[in-house]
Amino acid sequence: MIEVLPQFNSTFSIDCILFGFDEGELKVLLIERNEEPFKDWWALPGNLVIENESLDQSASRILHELTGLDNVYMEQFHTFGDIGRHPQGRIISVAYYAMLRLGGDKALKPVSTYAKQAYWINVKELPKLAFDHQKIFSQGLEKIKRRIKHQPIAFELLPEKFTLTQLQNVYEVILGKKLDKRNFRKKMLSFNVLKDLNEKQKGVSFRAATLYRFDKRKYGKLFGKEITF
Amino acid sequence: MIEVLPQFNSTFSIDCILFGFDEGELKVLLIERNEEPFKDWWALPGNLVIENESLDQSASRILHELTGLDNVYMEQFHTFGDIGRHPQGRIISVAYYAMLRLGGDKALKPVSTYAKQAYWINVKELPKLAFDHQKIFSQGLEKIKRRIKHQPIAFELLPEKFTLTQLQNVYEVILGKKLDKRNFRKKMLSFNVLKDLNEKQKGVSFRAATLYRFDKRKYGKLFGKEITF
DNA sequence: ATATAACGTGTAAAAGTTACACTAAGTAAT
DNA sequence: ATTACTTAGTGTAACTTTTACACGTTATAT
Repeated sequence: MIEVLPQFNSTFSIDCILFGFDEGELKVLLIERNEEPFKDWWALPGNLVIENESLDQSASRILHELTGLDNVYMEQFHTFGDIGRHPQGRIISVAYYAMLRLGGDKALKPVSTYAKQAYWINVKELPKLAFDHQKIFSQGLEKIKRRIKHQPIAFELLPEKFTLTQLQNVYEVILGKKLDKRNFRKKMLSFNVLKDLNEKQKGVSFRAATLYRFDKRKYGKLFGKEITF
Repeated sequence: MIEVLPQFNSTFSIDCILFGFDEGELKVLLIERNEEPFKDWWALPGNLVIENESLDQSASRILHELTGLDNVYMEQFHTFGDIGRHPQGRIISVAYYAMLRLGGDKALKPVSTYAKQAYWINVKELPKLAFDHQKIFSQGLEKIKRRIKHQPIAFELLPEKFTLTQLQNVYEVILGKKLDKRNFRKKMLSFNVLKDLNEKQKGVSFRAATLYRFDKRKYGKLFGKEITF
């Protein structure tokens, strides 16, 4: 709410935590900076907001520039505006996280027109990050830990067709604890949001598991309920 | 994360939803605008962020200017940055909610140096609001509905000493449903975060209830647990 | 003394959560 | 073809939590 128009202008930016799930590990896309400040440091991808785009559009653009993907699940989670957070001036940053499907047929490789390098890094092996990105990352991770219990965001990390074991792995790696297989399946199936595809995994060693698909139509029931594992 | 410094500057503002609980009702502090745009409309209190203050400081300042209070429970909950949200230009607004103790001895009256008028308004009788404040308010209310189940924010709306019935009223009015008295007490006491003061209400008609105080030391146990009513 | 209105308490049924271990099925190697 | 291996897939009983439900007690006001 504004009484008088601008006395003070600030620059604002978007920072994104792009989560991916690959080979049983939770990964995050980091870039290696090519410019001062923090040249050669790892950082979360981000950019300035352009005049005629909304915050959400800006976040989607950043993601698209890095990965070529559209229509990815993204959520704004916090805005960081401490005075000293950027050495070159007052920059306020709106932070988003996104959940990407790395798995499936083609492994997703970031396109680094954007920075020197961009890599998928295991969240357990996180390097030091530029600016206050460490704090941003921690808060984002806490958010998805919490949100995965209420909303079906785990599916966003998996290919369209997935097995119950894969789904359980996503929960385990995000929540940071082992879950009981029988209890997990019982509970997950009880929500009636998984469609059994009557189809088996292909090309795996050993016994193939049944494939499921997340059924968006039935999702309403689940929304907002606490899921306990 | 910034590659090149500012191509585009915007104005940042803070909007605050100040919640209060009074006479069994959930109230919100609204101001009547004194200037264009939206002159004479109701709006959430807010202001521009000043150059050398953080977002949190700015929110506290707005609250202080309106109410004279400090050290109030405030949380940032979302940032609104759609292109057309302000008729006079690109203004991005970081939204906070706060929980105030209206009750107790002295009723809290807003000081309106700030705008034409400022009033505590029952959230059930909300007028039309300026800008996108309707949307901001709805999202804020949803947030506290959710957060009251996880965190002891209900206490923030009550005087330091309160009765279980008052506490139940806060839950009921925020969640929008009646709760069972026995179950509520059983559950609330089971958390061991309420200290029985061995003291009774004074100056009430009819039987006086026992007063309790929220025990911050024991609060850790409660944090993050789902509370179901 | 009496009427009033809110206070404060317990239990049993139902639902949900937890802990726990083996057989089935498909692959790979010999 | 047999065997060894690895993951898939399944049920039950104990325990915990949640829900539904009603009445005697106590302080105040008249």
